[in-house]
Amino acid sequence: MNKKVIIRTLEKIALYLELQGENSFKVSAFRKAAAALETDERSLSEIEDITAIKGIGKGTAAVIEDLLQNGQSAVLQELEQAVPKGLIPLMKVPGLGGKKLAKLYQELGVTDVDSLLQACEAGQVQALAGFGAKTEEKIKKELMNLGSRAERLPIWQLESVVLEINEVLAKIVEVERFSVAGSFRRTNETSKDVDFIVATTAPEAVREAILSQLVILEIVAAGDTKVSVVLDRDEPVSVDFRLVTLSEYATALHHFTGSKDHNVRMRQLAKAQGKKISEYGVEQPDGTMMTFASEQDFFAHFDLPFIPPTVRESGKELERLEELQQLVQLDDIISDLHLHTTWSDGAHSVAEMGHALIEKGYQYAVITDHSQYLKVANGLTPERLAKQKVEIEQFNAQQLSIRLFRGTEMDILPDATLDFSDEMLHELDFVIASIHSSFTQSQEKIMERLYTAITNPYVHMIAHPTGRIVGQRGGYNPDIPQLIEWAAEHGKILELNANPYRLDLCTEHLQLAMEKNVPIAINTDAHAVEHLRFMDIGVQYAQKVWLKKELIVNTWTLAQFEAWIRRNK
DNA sequence: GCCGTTTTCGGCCCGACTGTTTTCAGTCG
Repeated sequence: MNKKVIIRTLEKIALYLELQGENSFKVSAFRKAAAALETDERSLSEIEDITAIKGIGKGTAAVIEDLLQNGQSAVLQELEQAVPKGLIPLMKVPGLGGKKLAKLYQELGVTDVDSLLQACEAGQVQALAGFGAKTEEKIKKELMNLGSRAERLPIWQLESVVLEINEVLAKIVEVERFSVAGSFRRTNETSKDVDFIVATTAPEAVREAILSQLVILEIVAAGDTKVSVVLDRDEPVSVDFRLVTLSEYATALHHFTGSKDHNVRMRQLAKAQGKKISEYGVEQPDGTMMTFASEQDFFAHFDLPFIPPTVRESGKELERLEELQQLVQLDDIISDLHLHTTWSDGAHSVAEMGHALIEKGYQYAVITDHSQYLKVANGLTPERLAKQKVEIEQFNAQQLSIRLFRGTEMDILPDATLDFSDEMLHELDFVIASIHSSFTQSQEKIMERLYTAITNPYVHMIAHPTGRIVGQRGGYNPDIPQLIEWAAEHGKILELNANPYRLDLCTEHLQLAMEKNVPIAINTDAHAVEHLRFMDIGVQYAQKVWLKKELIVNTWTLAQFEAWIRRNK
């Protein structure tokens, strides 16, 4: 029995119970049990006494036992009998929750979208106690929209939204401080909406400025403390602004950064000390409200170190405090190993890229333009690669604060051969191999290509190993556990491509790589100097799996890196 | 349904908002 099946089953039971209008604490008990199982690192067979896990008691353990014994859950089957499947998608309709749906089902026989729409049109909904004309109208409107709007937007789409709003807010004089919050601040791959916390003493002026300066499709709410809009972009984006005073700023930022589970943990901690956390501050046992100058101070009030947003997830992070010091920070990064210039499809010259890297404070980097196969990207022939050598050497001779290495991002060809000969590769300091073509080949063929690359003695790293685009395309579906095995065996680096389009390897795969001690390079794959900013996203993404600093190649000293790339020469 | 270094019963994170009410339930983040 797969652990994930058990987790999924517990979550399904919670959903069905909710649809029956069950006691919300009972519902969340099943969700908590699922979450407890998920955050427990051990596999099923390693867990001796399942009820010893906090959050799993008699009832949920019985469900798990049932699943282990019979491969299915009688509890879930019963619920599936009792509750129509068609009600599940209705949980997504804004304004409808378990209680209301239970009532609609029991009193009007609503079982799916169509029957709910009919009930609305017949005016039956507004006749129910607790419902009214406005509710009925709203449900009707939302049912029409159902499915037309993307549920979650990928980080790369939201990044440009956040940058744009940052610019707008920075120019409003009444704004004292502001920051993005929510799951975007936690560097999640996708988010449902974007949250901003804004400190001001003039909420009306800020509200008006925001409403007039953004391109808005719909104003959802515009009060004194909350402005909620939908931006008019290719994909409509929901944005919430929370307007608070400067003294409330730190706790509001913490509150709206979440995650929900992290907040729950923090509040439990506060409660045990007789205190109460809200977005407005921390209420002390004597009833006075305490506020903080920064999130740092807020955590310190509870004797906690600063917990970065990226790891504020399950609440378990509060039990890993000693590991926080080992968490990689942007300052630890002193190199970028995957960069493009005008020699192939980049926007800036070697010198321009070099100066931008110096500006970043890096000590070394590798110029890795595309190889000849990639004609659309103006890939380099051996002749042009030789010419580029001169330019890189010139730069190094003039700029002593950084060392640029000569590299390539070489294509792994569809026939499982490499784009450059071994003699060519031997010439270079650093060789990246990657796949840019024939994504639809069988997994067997894809793995054959990757095997050729990873067993080549001159290849140092595999870039964006899956070829995925976040929220858009799955990539070429390699067997990643196998690839990680090979990387460990042949001493190769795997990439965490920091470009928000890619974030490849993903967190799940990074976790596997870390367990096998495979070195990871966080690279921006910059095609222009502005893209160097993606290092920030890459580092934060790595934090999400608590990726060990010593495994991250770009934290190695120049001497360490040089020794490593030359070890086979 | 789960839990207990004040508890085996009575809580379970907190507050805003909305629409329904006439003091509050349900939903949401």
